[in-house]
Amino acid sequence: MSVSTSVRIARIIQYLDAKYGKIDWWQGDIDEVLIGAILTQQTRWENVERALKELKRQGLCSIEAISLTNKKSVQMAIRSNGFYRIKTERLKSLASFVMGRYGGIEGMARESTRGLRKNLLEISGIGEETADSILCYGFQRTSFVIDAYTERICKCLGLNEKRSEYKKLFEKVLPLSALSYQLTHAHIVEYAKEYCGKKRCGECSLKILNE
DNA sequence: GACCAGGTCCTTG
DNA sequence: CAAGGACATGGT
Repeated sequence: MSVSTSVRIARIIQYLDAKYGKIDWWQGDIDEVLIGAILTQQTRWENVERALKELKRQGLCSIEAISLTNKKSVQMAIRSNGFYRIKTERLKSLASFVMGRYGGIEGMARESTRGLRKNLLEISGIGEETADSILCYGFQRTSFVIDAYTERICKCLGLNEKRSEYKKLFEKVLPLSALSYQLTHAHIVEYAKEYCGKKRCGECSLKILNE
């Protein structure tokens, strides 16, 4: 006899919070978070940092600068990130959206969470995870980020839902605060990187939370 | 050299 | 809807 899905989710959250607590994760100004949200797609964080560093060095680490700079320059700056051509397209799309629709990030920050999410998802190259990362880590909104790691960990626990369902479950269980959403997602990533690699799934100690 | 990484889009069945 | 390929560099 196993417990309900919500209770399992709550136990994961509690277990990880006890293990990691208030870790520093994805700090940085809002421009950096928006740019990083695209750079981190299917890419190791070390590669993201390389590209961010180079963008900063060239004074290109802002939405406004990206919108004003030619593609070739952006491509060269983020080359070490990987997927540099398609990600340049995505960065340019995001930047022209922010500048064109809101006149900049400050204007964007006045938009409702619903409106922002809907608009972000209409930008080519921005899917659910990237949109939620921008909302949660960039704009401090309560939109929980579900990524491949979250899915993997939940699967380890015998859950088998779609990402949209996990999002609802975590949002139901967590307190309504951007900080707790940020921390929990960060905890999941840290845990999964350490214990739930593709070859190690199945040894997950979180299984004890199923009883 | 093989395999993988904090996704998303496009094409097929 | 589910599955598979493309996009690319850098670390193990």
